[in-house]
Amino acid sequence: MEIIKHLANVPLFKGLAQKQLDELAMVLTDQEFGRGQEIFAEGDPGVGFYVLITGQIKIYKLSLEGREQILHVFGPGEPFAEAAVFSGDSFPAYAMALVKSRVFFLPRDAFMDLITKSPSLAMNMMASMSMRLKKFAGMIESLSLKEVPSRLASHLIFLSAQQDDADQLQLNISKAQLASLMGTIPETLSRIFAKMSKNGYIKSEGATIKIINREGLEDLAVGEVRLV
Amino acid sequence: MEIIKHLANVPLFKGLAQKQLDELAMVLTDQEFGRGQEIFAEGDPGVGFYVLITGQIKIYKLSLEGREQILHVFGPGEPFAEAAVFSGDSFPAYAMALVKSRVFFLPRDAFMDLITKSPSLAMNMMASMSMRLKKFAGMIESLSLKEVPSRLASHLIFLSAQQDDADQLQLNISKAQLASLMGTIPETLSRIFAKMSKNGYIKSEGATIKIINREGLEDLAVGEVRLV
DNA sequence: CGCTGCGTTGAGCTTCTTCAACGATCGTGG
DNA sequence: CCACGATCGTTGAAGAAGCTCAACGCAGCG
Repeated sequence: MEIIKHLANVPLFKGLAQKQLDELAMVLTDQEFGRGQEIFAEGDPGVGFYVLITGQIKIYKLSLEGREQILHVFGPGEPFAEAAVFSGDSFPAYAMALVKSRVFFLPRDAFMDLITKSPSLAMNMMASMSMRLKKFAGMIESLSLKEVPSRLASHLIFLSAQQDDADQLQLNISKAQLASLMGTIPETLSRIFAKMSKNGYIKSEGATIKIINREGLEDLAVGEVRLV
Repeated sequence: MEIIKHLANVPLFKGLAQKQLDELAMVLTDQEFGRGQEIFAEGDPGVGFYVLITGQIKIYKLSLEGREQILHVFGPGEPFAEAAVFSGDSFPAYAMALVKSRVFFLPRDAFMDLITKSPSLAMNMMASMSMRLKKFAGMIESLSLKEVPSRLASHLIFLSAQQDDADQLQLNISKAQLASLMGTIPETLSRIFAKMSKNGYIKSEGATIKIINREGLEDLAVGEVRLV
């Protein structure tokens, strides 16, 4: 069955028995969202969580004035909004598909049931939440203690480590979205890209960034150097 | 045994059998830290986690220039640095005792062992981590989308909800620490307290804050109003 | 009694945002 | 196939928020 195959590719479910995957497949809802479509809103009751199968989604907060702060951008295989399952609360943020996306929705009760029976699932879940916590801690640190150029430099280095071609990387989201992820606005981000290029740190061609001076970028990232 | 009694008071361990508490008591290390003493540093190997028994500790990040961002302030009964246990990583932040504190250190392996055997412990842990995630998401939102007066107003309202006397609250940490928790510096915090007092929102007498205009404070918190 | 840590206040400056305008790109419909 | 609009990215000028540096009062404690 096709659904099982997708479930088996989700790291969170690694180590589950076939029977348990079957159980999941029985209770999940297969959903599709178009680009820009909202998956849930902040305050919606968290009666379950999601696994992204294909596409790309963002989790974000909104201010009164409509400014957005992205918390996560998720790709295929990643679960999202799991925390709401355990806290029993409503979703603490918004979720929207950045491109056409397919997601599985797993209702809370069935999942809670399964997790008490499967220690490996519980361990996977805790490992996943630990990673999130660590990532959030890093974001808080960045937002509070570092300036935008430093945050951007860190992110570029992070991206380059993720991707194969060491010194040439692809932004996987639009620059406007990247600005929101960095905790700033497109104008500011654009100016910083311009400065980084002018100073020979990078070469920016649309969504492709070439790293010219990696050491310099690393110095920027830790805050040892300031962008002039 | 005195240690068991303390363990039983920790919400995380609620639902554990006596035998399991005994096991924990066998493997934990009872430690004491004086005011200002470091419990662990960022990058230290996370070979276990802690439960705070008495006292008060902070978890924080440091910038190169020495500025500090507090992530948590914990009181008795709260576990900390659990995430390191599951991610298997080193600690992603610093921990320091704000006052003389007693903590239990629980080594990783023993705890991992116990958690696979006890679904209720796993559920408690996941609930706890969910709360942390939600709190962090709120902090990120605040830091990125709100100004300091708004953050402070939120915090004051939060504190007043925690404490008994509705319109008079006690700051449980120093103002310098509060500044670090709000993601700012003491000077800025001080000016904002002064403005809030001048505008009749609060009356500030050392660590005691009287809320004069709660509605106004709530408007500040959501960002509907700006502090002049 | 002096010292140290904490909080406050002032002045100047940096960073970032806001507001505005404009160019480029892309998809769509005529 | 072209024209159009919408979205996205860029750039400029001005303003606001918060930080740095410096000085000082005050309280607590040795």
